[in-house]
Amino acid sequence: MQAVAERANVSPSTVSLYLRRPEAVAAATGQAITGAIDELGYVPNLVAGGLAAAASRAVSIIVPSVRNAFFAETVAAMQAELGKERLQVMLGHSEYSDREEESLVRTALSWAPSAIVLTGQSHSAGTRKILAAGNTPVVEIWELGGQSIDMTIGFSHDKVGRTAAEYLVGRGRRQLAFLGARMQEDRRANTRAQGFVQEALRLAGLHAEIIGNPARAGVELGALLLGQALERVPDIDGIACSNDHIALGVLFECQRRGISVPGDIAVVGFGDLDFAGSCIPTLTTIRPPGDLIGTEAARVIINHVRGDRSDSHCVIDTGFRLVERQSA
Amino acid sequence: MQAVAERANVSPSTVSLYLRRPEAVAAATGQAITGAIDELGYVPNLVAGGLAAAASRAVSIIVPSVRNAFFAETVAAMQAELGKERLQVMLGHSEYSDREEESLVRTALSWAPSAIVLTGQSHSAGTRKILAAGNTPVVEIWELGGQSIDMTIGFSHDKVGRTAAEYLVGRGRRQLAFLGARMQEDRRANTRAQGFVQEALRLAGLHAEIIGNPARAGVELGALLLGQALERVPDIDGIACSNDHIALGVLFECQRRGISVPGDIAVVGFGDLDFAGSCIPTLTTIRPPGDLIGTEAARVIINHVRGDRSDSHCVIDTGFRLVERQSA
DNA sequence: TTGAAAGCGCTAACAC
DNA sequence: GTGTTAGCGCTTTCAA
Repeated sequence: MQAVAERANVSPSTVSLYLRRPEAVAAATGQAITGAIDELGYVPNLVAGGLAAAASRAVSIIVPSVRNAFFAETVAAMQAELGKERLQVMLGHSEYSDREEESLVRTALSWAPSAIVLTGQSHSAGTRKILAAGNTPVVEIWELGGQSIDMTIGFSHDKVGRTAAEYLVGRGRRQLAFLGARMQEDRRANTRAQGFVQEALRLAGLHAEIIGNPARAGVELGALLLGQALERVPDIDGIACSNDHIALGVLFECQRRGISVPGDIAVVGFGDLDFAGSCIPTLTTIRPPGDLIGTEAARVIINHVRGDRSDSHCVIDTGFRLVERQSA
Repeated sequence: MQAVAERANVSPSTVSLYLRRPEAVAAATGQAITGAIDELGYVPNLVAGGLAAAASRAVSIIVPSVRNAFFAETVAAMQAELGKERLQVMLGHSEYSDREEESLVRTALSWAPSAIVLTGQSHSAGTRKILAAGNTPVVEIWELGGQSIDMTIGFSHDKVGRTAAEYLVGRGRRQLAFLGARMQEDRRANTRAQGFVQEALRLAGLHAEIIGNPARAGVELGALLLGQALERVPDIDGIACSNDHIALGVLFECQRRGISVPGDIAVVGFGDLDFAGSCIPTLTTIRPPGDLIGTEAARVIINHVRGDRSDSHCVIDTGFRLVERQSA
């Protein structure tokens, strides 16, 4: 920056000012600086900038895993938006562990990020404490209805479960089950299951079974869970799944066993993943707005970085959408 | 750090030393420092550390998109390994654009990262130039056989294509096609297609068709491409796909059209994605070692950070594996 | 509209 | 094994 300043016949602080607020510098001066930057191939050092400014242009995003298509979508959307503002995405994977999340938050804070993004609203006491101690803006995504730390963007998983129940009950289904994976760790899947059960009871006095498995959500698991469901609820006619992978496994297993979908059993998924529109039968599912969550999170962060604090403690309900197809 | 030092009755530089190389400090001194850190809730400032050390503990990873399950797997594996060494993952998405990649590399360099990870070996001249100008270690992943910048970890996509062709030809298939998406942008898919065509010709003098589409790889596209394949090669009996999503779409469309797999058409995928083992029929596919690529990349980076330069300019062939199942 | 000056919190020679 | 010292490359008052 010193070299650029000399070449442009200005002081380093003017170069710095120009880089951050070009409109505050005279047009001619700006031209000279731009020229010098190009000639020298100057690359600003954001680490030094972050130190001097006491806040780096980094945004720390902590998700359970980017292997999960939901979070991959959100992370990709956020990166695209934040990148436009030259904000760097720093990524961490909690692997559904509150302890790991706490450790990642601690590390994240070491980077003096412009914001920290966390998945869900359930965190360790330690996480809440260190976050409360500082004043880094926090955005919680993909969940709503719990105790917010700061800003919150997501939807109600309870409502998702209730919507699935309402839909199946409304189509005359009476023997219901909810199939899920990792229900201990994945609080959101658990909330969907509870909403499903409660709504089935409330609407029609039905008792819906929850059939869970600690394994990772996958197509294979869906097939396995269907088998268990058939044992526990022999005349089952309606199934909601904690995600589309499981639902796809159910569809395959039904095909293998000669069970008609939706004739014998109606199946509702969650996710609206890639294959949902083209599998056999096509999958009725609930679509969470993963990209919208990402762009909204980026928006409130960018506003905050610009000094606009109006989104502070906001709660944004992005909603979700039931996509009707053949399976239910 | 100053406060910690005072509380532990040592100098700040001893605290710094202890934090970076605990074994270089006397045990008793270390205890005192640990105690002071806990009492004060000290969180080191990695931005300041990065500035002073002229290299931050950040690793910049640039992939086409983390929405793609292949890269998600690699990114997740790398993050897990790098995290153990307190190295931060910074993420960027090139969206298969060399220009975007160049811009991301430029920004990455602003962070003085410990290493930069790029996907593939095809980059813009500008990218190569700015990377050559600095001395940040570069790891290219997911591709082999091209011109390396520095370290390279991946496998031969040409061989993947040849393996698929050899397998199909070996099973007596004679009317072949390769179905792919985004073949202009995705050089690696393109290389697989070329390898497929050349090997079919070399082994049995067969002319294999390449059927491409600029759309994003997806299940729906697979169904569409099968339709085109049937028009272009009416008596087609062997299909290789640029990834498993497309292969799944082919399986569904075959089922809809009453085409038997593998009876009428044998199908080979690429990816060994989640559903490959449980779809109907189960999918014969080629499994790229996404996680191994990630852990190996992390390993060479960690070695470099520790001062071990022995991996410099290494080329690691991770290979791949053909997984035989029902579809071929 | 521009510049001078004082750090930001740490690291890494080097001396002790 | 520990401390002294001199920055790392910027940002940000504040004054001109």
